[in-house]
Amino acid sequence: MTMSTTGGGRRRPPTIHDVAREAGVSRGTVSRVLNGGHYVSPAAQEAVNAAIRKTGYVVNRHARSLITGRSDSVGFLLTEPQERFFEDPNFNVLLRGCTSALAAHDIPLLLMIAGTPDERRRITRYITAGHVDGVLLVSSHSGDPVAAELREAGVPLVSCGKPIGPGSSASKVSYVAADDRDGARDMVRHLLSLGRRRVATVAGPLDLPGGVDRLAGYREVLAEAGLPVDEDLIVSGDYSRAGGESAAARLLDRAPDFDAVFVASDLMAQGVMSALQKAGRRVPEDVAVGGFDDSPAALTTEPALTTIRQPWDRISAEMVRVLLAQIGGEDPAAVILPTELVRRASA
Amino acid sequence: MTMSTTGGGRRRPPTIHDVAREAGVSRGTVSRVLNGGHYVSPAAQEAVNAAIRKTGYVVNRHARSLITGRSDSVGFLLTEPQERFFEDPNFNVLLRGCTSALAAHDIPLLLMIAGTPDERRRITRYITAGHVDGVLLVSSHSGDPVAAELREAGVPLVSCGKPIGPGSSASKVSYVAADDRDGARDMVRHLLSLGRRRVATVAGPLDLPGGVDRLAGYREVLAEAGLPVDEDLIVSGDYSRAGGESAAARLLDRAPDFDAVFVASDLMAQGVMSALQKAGRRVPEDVAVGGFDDSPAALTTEPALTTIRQPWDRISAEMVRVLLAQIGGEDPAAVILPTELVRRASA
DNA sequence: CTGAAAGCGCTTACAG
DNA sequence: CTGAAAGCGCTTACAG
Repeated sequence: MTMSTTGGGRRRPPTIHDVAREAGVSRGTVSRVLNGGHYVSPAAQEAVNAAIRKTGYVVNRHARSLITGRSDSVGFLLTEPQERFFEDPNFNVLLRGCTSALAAHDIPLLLMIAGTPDERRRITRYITAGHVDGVLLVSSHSGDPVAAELREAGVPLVSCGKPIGPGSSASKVSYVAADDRDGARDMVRHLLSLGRRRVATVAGPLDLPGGVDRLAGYREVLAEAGLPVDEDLIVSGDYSRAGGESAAARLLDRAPDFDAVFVASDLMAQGVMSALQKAGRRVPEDVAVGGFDDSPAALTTEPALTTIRQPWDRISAEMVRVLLAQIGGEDPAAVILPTELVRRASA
Repeated sequence: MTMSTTGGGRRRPPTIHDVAREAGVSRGTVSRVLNGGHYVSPAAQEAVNAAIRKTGYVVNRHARSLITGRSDSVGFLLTEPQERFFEDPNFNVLLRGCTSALAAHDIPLLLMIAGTPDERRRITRYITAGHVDGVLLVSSHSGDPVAAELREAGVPLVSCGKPIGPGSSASKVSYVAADDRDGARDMVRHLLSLGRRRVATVAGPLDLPGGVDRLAGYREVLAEAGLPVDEDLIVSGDYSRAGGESAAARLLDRAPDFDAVFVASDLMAQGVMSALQKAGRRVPEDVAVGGFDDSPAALTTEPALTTIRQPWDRISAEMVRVLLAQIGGEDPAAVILPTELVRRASA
């Protein structure tokens, strides 16, 4: 029976002292039970647990943190200038995945959004002041100053996606990423298997690993198939729907005869399909379209989008695992996870 | 000049004691400066501020919280059984808005997701244990048990959207909501102004205020226009895209001659348009479609969706304002914000 | 206006 | 295995 507050008032919550008295032991013993039960006799153990149940005791984390110097919470940091991430459904999945992976450890997630330089300053200060034990970083920018500062301050950090910026020379950084290059290869092979021979691509931003690696995969498969790489078939966009739309326009202009296109994100693929359809091209009859992400957006296109699934569940789970390990003293680690081709109607 | 850590190690951060010594005052005086500077001479004030700058001091919140009993953080609680909210772009906007409104007060937001009964239990305990000073609640369920428990425990709470469940009898609850009924009226009037006379509606879930009120607005305008309300023209869905699709199918079946439809959410409107188009109906020529939300989804439909904008920025800002006021001791408050018709191509 | 002192609730060596 | 004690970094009456 927990000691619930009756009515609307808040009663002073029980402390370790109340538990100790109830159990007939010292506060030190209660604390030992709370922290793993080492060096505690079974009898004391038992008495304390009973007292905890009876009093409804729950540890005051502020007091604990004050002494341990740890916050027992983790930050989820977004360093995006725009609402890019809020436009991108992948973000949701990732956030949800991290939240529940942490919940399994009873660790709350602090969401931090550092969009402006001002916010970045405040949040960096906040983090380095020790308010979180580590940071899950979601940032698309190669030369993210926040990441560098945190790393330098020794804050445990794991980023989503391979960081590519320079300067990361000596300092090893943890990250978890999908196998972008391999996913791209799968998609382009699939398009070729459909009999398409003029396969275009809308790459992502080329200062991002996803942009670079997915394009590399595209080139590789064309080469392996003995097909020439026509640079007119290669454009790039900013991962947004609008970016996809204008990329498609450029493609239509430069190489109107393409019969398939591998688009480096589902959101851009949405834009591409819309542009193609406006231009009178049928998908997939005239142009097969393949995306990347398997985000919810892939189901809202007409026809539904064939795409490469990024294993977001595993990505978030691994990010949390690696971060907690690092907080526990382990060295940084990089994890690459496989992707999967999801066939739907667009290709 | 802040005392940044050099290399990768973490130096023991300066405490109030270091500042006091540096400034040549007592720790009490430093604390007073930190907490508003009341009863502090200008000279001392000055010395302390200089010492803070010099040492790079930043308050240890754990210590402060231990004594004040406040956490100086706020929870953003989602009690959704499914990933409903993650499918719904409105959620993003709301979350972002609340985060930045709180950031202006230097208050971190703790994101809490209570999807399962198990999670709900843990999180309720977590909150009532005082880890956050108040809660921004985003829950669609009328009889949400979490909300009831928190209210009973006296936790400051403001929900997004008008709560409708029973039992809230005596206890006044804070909430911030858009004017659903008025928004619905605007949309239906707009559809009528287009010359449409067989106006259908896809309402939201009828155990939610948005479901009920938007439907009420629809009925009202029909009545005011002297048009009969044909119950065959009224169906309802669960706010999801799939729900919209099947609702449209029902409508097509029951009243194939409708020439306009007011859909209670953009996501459902997406589904409705897709179903209509599959059935060979042109939008807006054959059927004018109006949504509700003005979510990002409204821009991804083809043609773009005419909809009712919910003022999410203001909603989140008001939620934060009301919550902080309540934490500060003020009484609960309800805030209703106006909506706006956004004309695009679908109606 | 200011300092000395008590105390918030916990953990952790330190002696037994 | 266990208790007494010190101390984490702060705030807040309490006397001046």
